[in-house]
Amino acid sequence: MRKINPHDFKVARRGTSREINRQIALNLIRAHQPVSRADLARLMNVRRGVASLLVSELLDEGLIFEGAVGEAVGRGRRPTFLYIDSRQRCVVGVDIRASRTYIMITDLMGHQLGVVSSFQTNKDVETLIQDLTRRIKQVLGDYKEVGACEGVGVVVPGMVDLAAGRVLHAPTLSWRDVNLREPLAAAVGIPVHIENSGKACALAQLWATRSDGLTAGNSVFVSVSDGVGTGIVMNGELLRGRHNTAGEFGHVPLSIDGPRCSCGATGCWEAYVSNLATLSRYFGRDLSEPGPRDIESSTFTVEDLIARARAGDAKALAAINSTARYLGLGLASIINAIDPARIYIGGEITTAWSLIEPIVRSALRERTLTDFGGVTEIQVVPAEEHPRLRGAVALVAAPAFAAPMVA
Amino acid sequence: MRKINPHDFKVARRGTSREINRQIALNLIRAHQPVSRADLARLMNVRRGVASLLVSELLDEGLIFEGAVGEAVGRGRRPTFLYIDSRQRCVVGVDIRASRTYIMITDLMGHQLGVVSSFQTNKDVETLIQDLTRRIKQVLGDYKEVGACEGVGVVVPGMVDLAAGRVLHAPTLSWRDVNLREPLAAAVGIPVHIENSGKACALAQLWATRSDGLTAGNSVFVSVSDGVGTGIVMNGELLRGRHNTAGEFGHVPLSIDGPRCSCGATGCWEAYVSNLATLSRYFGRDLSEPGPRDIESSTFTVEDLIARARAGDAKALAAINSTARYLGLGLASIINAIDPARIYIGGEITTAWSLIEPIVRSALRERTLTDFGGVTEIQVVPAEEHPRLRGAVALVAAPAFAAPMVA
DNA sequence: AGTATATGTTCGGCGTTTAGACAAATTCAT
DNA sequence: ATGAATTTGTCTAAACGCCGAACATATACT
Repeated sequence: MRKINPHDFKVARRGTSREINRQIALNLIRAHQPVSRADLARLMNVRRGVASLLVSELLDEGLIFEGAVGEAVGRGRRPTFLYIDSRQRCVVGVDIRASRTYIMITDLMGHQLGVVSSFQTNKDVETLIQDLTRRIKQVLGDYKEVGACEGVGVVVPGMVDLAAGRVLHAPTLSWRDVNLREPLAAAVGIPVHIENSGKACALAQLWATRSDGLTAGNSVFVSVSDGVGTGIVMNGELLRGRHNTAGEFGHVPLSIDGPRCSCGATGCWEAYVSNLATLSRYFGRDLSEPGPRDIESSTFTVEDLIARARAGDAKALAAINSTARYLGLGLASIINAIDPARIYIGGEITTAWSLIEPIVRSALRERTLTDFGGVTEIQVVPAEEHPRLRGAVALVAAPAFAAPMVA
Repeated sequence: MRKINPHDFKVARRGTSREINRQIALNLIRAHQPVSRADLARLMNVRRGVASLLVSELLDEGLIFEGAVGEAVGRGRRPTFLYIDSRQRCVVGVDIRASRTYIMITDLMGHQLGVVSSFQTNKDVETLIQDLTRRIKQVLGDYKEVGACEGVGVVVPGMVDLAAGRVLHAPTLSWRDVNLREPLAAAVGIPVHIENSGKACALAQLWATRSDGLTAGNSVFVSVSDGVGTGIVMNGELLRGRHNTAGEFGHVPLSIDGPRCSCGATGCWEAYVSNLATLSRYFGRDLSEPGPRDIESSTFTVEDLIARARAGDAKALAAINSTARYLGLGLASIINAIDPARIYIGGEITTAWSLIEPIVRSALRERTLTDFGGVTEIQVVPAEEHPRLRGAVALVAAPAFAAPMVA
């Protein structure tokens, strides 16, 4: 039950119905391909004639193509199968992180076309844009056969002003109000979309073809890494808020008297469960404070810690378990506040999921208000799936499939 | 950018465009009345002919009526003004609270028609339904001239299963899985809608005619009373979540090691800012614990406390200021998580708003991540506006104006 | 009284869904 | 092999609703 905004609405024009049905057909092909015109008509509950017309429009625009004639199940004429035309178009995804920047090239469906390449992030924006431009052009040159590039999606660990295409604040990069989209778009000559990485990850899961709309349409993505990023999807739409800064659950407190967080406040969830927090717990001191740091603690990663825990290091296990507990307590807040159908969780710590899940679950049950809150589906997204890069790609690929703005 | 759910969509039929434009016209009349057909055509950016047809359809259905001929601004034929027809239909709103239950009767626009009546809440559901039925019938008898009753809206301080019309859990009423909608509807012979009070309050603000769609469409309602209830509106739609339990920010912790909360967990925001928490702070002991309680502390209310604070009682002021600080810290979490354009806040403590606002603001700035987060608009909703009852009414009146489900 | 301007209605045009018929293609039964 | 049954995809006429323009009505200014 949505309210029509009397100051910003869209009246239905002569072509609106068609536009709606066109997008539905496109999405159904995307979700069910291979699919015939007759299948489509059945799925949409319209006459085959209508489906046929919609299909020929999509064919004309090159969004879909007719594949081989399929095998008939029973008797009767064999259907001609339709597919999303992801050939001859590609998308480049870019994931800018504090230490390294990653690049991936995919087709329009988000299927990875080559290997993920990466290079060290230069925090000077102009240099980074130069580096990026060179790399993107190189990748596009390497994969000439996949056709024209539809756009470049860039995700950053910080807040983004979508309208202006600027990064408002990215603490780990020491960026404040950085103009990123325009210069990069000008340099590569391709449209550029930028977005916060947590939001993009949530978007990628929403648009993943394997996702069922019901759960993915009401979900939260939690990424636990150097910081904690979250993206919220409700009613099939990404929650942006007034300034596109919604979803910062990482800075909701567990204890306002808790440890200092990178954001300046104290006791944020992030200050309990970030990789640095987990390592600090293991080394028994606050690694975020400036001060002497031995060689081990400066190169030692959470993955190393997990390896030690699996090898039987009790102290390592205790540090991880502690993080698991705080993870569960924070997830409980998300569940109480948002009540998602599913939570996606990514980050290094999830490689230890089999170890920590029982602890996360029990902490979660401890603080969720309802019984069904306690059993909220949690799905680990492994790093190999490159959730952030997929998010970057989704920024470019998803709009073509989105529902038209209506009413 | 919404994703079309491939398992639950609505194709555009021949009449869909009409339906969309009809609702837009209805909403524009609601928002701009008195308004002429020609005004409507200009607002919608369609030909007068189309507007005229939409209007005659709405006239036929009795949703609007033609008022007196208006005065022309310049020269030319004078317009005939159109109005939402809120005559001959009424709505009853019911607010069930732990101590008392309130009833109000309004027209379809939510304009109060008579005084708010109330009676003591009997926590036995069957008795309460009997009481309610008698009272509702009495009120409808008293206001016969306002015509047939379109429906009864009921708000309860607890979680509601919308599909089943049951109250899943209402702690202050000691209700668990109580069947409320069906029996009440059967008893009064009128459709009944039930909802959580926080959600309903948010809905009422969204649909308030004076609200501008942009801010009210991205807002959070926070009600601070015996408990803390919140309702979230995003993109002009109430956030329900998977089980209609979204929005329980009252049980997001400030400190997991904090005081025990009524929900069983510890350190919930509610445990810091509820009326009981504020009073406990004043009396210097935990009033929620069973034990000896002197006469004063059992009848003393937050309003009394505020009166003392205004009269110069330093201890009272300190207790209120403390609550103000915690209030701000919790609101900061909401802002970080949701980034609403506006926060509505109701409850007894807001009668001291002039005293506490600076403290709330400073606490809020302390924990909000962005500068614009710190200046998020906060609007006090005074008790005299009966936000919960308005919410109850909105449950019945709003659906007629909602955007049609499309795509 | 005549002209200019605004409101509200009417009518043909056109695009889109709707319903149904038809040709083409394929399998199964005879 | 042949015909019936079935499925796919196309095509046509009808209904519906937006689009554009013309027209009647009503009012004010000159």
